[in-house]
Amino acid sequence: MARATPTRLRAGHKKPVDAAAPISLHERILGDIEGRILSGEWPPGSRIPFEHELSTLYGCSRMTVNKALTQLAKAGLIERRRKVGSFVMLAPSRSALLEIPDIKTEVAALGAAYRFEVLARRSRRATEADAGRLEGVAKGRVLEIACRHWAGTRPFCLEDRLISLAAVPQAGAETFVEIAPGPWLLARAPWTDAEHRIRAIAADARCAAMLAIAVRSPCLAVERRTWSGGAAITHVSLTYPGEKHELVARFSPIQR
Amino acid sequence: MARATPTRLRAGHKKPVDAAAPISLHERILGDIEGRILSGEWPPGSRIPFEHELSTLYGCSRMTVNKALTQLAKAGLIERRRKVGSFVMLAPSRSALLEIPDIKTEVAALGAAYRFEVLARRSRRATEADAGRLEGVAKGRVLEIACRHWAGTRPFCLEDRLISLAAVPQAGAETFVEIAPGPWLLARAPWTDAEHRIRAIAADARCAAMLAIAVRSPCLAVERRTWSGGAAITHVSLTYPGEKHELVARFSPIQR
DNA sequence: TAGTGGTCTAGACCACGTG
DNA sequence: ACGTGGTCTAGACCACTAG
Repeated sequence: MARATPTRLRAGHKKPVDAAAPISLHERILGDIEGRILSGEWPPGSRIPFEHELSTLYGCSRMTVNKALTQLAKAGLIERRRKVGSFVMLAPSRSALLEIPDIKTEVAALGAAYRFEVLARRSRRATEADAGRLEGVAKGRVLEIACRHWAGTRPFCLEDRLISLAAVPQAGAETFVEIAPGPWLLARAPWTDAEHRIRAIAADARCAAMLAIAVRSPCLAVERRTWSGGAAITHVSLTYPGEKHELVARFSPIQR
Repeated sequence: MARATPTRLRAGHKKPVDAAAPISLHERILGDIEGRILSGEWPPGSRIPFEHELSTLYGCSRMTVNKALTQLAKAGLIERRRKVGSFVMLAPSRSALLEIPDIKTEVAALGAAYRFEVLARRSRRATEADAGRLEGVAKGRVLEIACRHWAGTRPFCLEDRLISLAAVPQAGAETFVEIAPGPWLLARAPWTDAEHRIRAIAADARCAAMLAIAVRSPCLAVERRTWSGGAAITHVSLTYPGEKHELVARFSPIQR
C-alpha cells in the first residue's frame, strides 16, 4: 500500500528557528505578554496593563507597545476596548483564534441533546509509538483517554486522546466525567500551534461498533496535535461516522 | 438523511462588511496596492514603488506606508529586499504562503509520473444549481471542466470545476490541454479568500470507475471555493480515492 | 558607498465609550 | 468629561546589500 500523501492545506509562516535571531523590541514585548497569558499569569478575562504603563515598563514609546498589542488582538489573544483597556480573551483559542470546533457546540447546532461517555482512561509511561503521536514526550508519562460523543440517541464521534502529563500535570487528577477532555484542556492549556491531519477511512470493526455503522463504511478521521510554546500538549483522533459530517475552513491571507 | 454538519475548522476574522466602515489610511493603501496586484496592473515579479515614493504619492509619512507594506509582506503578496525594493511575489511563492496544494507537486513528491486529462469541457449559462457552488454568478456564463489526474499508471484524483467567465473571461479561450485549470487560474486570477469543505464519501459508480476503485469505498472529497476581492472565481471538487490521501493543515495564530 | 527597508521615538489629534 | 486605544507624523539611526 502506498504511503499517505500529505497535502499541505495551510501552514503558518516558516520559522527558521535561528537561535541567533535578532529579536526586535516589539517582538520581545509580544512574546513576553503572550507568555504571561499562556502561562496563566494573566488569566482569561483579566486586564493587562495599559499601553502607557507598558511603555514605561519596557522603557519604550507607546507606538512600540501598540504594535505588539495590535498583533495580539489580531491573533485573538486579547481584546481591546477604548476607555477601558485590553483584556485577555475568554476561551482564547476556542472560537476567536482558530475556531477549533467544540463538539458540544456542534451537536447543539444540530438541535440534538449532547452527552459524552468516557470509554477508557489510563495513565502510563509514554511508549515509542506515543512519541509519533505526541512529539517530545519521549520518556514522560501520558494520559490516554477514549470517549464517545452522542447527539441524541446516535453516536456523534469517537475520540481517542493522548495528553502529555509533563505539559499538563493536573490532567492526572481529572476524571473527565463532568467535562470532556477537549474543553477541559482548552481552559487550562491554551495552545499556540496546532496541526490537523484529515483522512477518509473505512470503519474497522471497533469503530463500526462504537459508531453504530456498517463495517467498511466511510468515516472522516481528524487528527489534531496542539502545542503551547513548543511543548506538545495533546494528540486527539476524532472519527466522525458516514458522509454526514463536513469540515469547513475559510482563509484570508490578509488579516484586516 | 440528516444534513451535513458544518464544522468550522478555521476562519479568517469576521468582516461585518459595513458599507460605512471608517477606513484608515494604511488600510486604504493596503487595499489599493492589493488591488493593483490582483488586477495584474503590477504583475508578479515587478517592483512596486519605494516606501518614500508611496509616502509622497499618498501624502503621508513613511511609517504609514510601511505599515501597509509590512502587512502585505506577511500575507505573502510582496517580498521586500533591503537596498533593492519591494516586489510582487511570483505565483509559486503565493501558493507557498497559503499552501493550497498543487496536484502536480503532490504527485512529484510521491515519486510518480504526473499527467492529467480533460474529461469534459463546456461553456454554458449559469444555472441555479451553479449559484450554490459559485455564489454571485447568478446569470453569467460559466465554464465547466472535469479532469482526471494520474500518478504513474494509477488515477490520483478527480477534479470537477466551475469557473466564472465573468471573473475570468480568458478561460473561455483556454483548452487546458497543456496546463491544468488549477495552476492556470493561479497565474491569472490570484485569490484573496478561499473556503474548503472536506468530507469522507463513499465512491459512487462514476467515481469508482474513474478512480479504479470499488464502489462504496471511502474517498476524501475536498470542495474549494475561491474569491478575488469579493468576486467568485472558481469552485472545484477534488475527490481522492481511498485512505491513502491525507490533508495536513498547520496553524499559528500569531504571525511572526 | 549609497540607498533600501526595519525599527523606534516623542510627540499629536481624534473617536469612542464609560461615568 | 475624561481616559483609553487608533492612528498618524516627521523625524532618526541602524542593518543589510548591491554596485
